[in-house]
Amino acid sequence: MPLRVAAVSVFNPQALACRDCSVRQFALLGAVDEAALVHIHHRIDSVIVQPGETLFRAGDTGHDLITLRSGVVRLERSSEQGERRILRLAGRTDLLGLEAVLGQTYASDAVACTVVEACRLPRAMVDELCAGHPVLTRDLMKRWQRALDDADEWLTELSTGTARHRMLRLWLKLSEYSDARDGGLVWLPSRHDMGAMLNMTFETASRLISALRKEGVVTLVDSRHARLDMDRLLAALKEDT
Amino acid sequence: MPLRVAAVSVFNPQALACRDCSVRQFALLGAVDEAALVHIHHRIDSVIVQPGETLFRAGDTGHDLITLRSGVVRLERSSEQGERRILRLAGRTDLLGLEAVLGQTYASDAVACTVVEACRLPRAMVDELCAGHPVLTRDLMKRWQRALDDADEWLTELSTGTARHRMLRLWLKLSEYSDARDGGLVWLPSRHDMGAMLNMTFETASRLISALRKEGVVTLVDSRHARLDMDRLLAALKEDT
DNA sequence: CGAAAACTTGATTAGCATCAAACCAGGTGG
DNA sequence: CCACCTGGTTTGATGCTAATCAAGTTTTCG
Repeated sequence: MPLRVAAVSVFNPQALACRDCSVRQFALLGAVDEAALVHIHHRIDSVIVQPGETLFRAGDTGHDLITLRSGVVRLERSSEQGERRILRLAGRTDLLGLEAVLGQTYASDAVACTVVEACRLPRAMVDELCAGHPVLTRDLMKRWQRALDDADEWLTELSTGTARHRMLRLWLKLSEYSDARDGGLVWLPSRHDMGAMLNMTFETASRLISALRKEGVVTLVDSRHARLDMDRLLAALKEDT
Repeated sequence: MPLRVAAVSVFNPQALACRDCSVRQFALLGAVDEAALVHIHHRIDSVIVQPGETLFRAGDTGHDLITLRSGVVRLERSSEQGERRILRLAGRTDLLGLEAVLGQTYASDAVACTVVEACRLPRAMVDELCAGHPVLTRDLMKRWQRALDDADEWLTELSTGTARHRMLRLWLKLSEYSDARDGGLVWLPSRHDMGAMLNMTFETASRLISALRKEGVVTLVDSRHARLDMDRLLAALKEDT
């Protein structure tokens, strides 16, 4: 269950929280002026989600869109037989559950990989705002296109080539989602998750990680964080053709 | 180079062609009323594209969107090293090059697999129409979402499992693109193309096709057409778990 | 008709899955 | 506090799948 943060005090209402939001200029509501924010802030729900918890589930009616303020989320699908496949990751400033705008059900599960700070934007609100703000409609389209580009990139970059090559490119991707706040550390997925992202068994993932540690490309900091040596990573990617 | 069809005569102008278009109610302009059609038909360019010819190329400025009236198109990307990967297929009523609406360059190559009948809709025209027809904006969003769903499906269905399983699921996909006009025949891709779709070598693709022929799942009709035995295909898919 | 391209098939090998066993970390309860 | 259990991880041994290398055959097209 997603947790709601403690109610904000009258001295620090959500309106201020929205206005001063660290990701607003990059997020959906960046297109909306401050005046309009006053009318909508109370409909926005700020949430914190723990690793492993679900933001939404495939097939559920999409009641709201989600803006990520921090953390990493994975979008995944599992087949009837229990086969799980991670489609792609999402991070800071990304908008999830676009299909909700169309009144459709969510197309995949969205699960927190790290602690995630997010905002739930009711579908109806986004709809109303779109009517008054054509920029917002356009922004939504751009986000759809970005999601599509992302999907295509995961297909070409993380689903082709040898296991080692895919693993190296995964680390390149993971580095994009690293949060400056934890000193350049990168989220270290479980071997199982790596397998689900790269279409390999967790044993193979484990072996490859061991190799990369020996080569000094990655250093495990704790069970869910690693440090990357970008120079060595890029060198390894290069000589792998 | 895409070919333009001979100019329509005064007795059979594009306006009629648009109004009576076999795919209009499923296509983008289905959302537009006949009155509006009169004003825009002359800006629409009907084209016929031969197999192997390109509708647009990745990186080109997107000047128009493409509605497919018949035939099969593949969307593909090739890396600098010449590695080619087919992302997905498109068929009748599909709209290609959505990114043009956003003034972006095309994200992939679009190449005709069969003879293709298509209409080029200028980006500017679609833009103008969107302003007057909110339905159209919404339809565009739905199409973006459909493309995304498709991308995700290709990732989960055609990029995971054994080579044989992927091949079987490809035939299921191909059957969706079969045109009733050629008697239930299905487009038979080259072994190279199959490899680029399923992430395998053309030799492996060839071997698998040979096996499926022996099993009576597919029958080659000519070099580019095959007949499918759906019952056997579904049976094969089932026992493959 | 001849050359080039596409396709088929065989032999061998590399890469990864599978099966199996140990290892380690974190959490629970005695 | 320690013994224990559980789930994630590492590592090894073995086998299978599909890549690679290599002919040979068929089709296409000028």
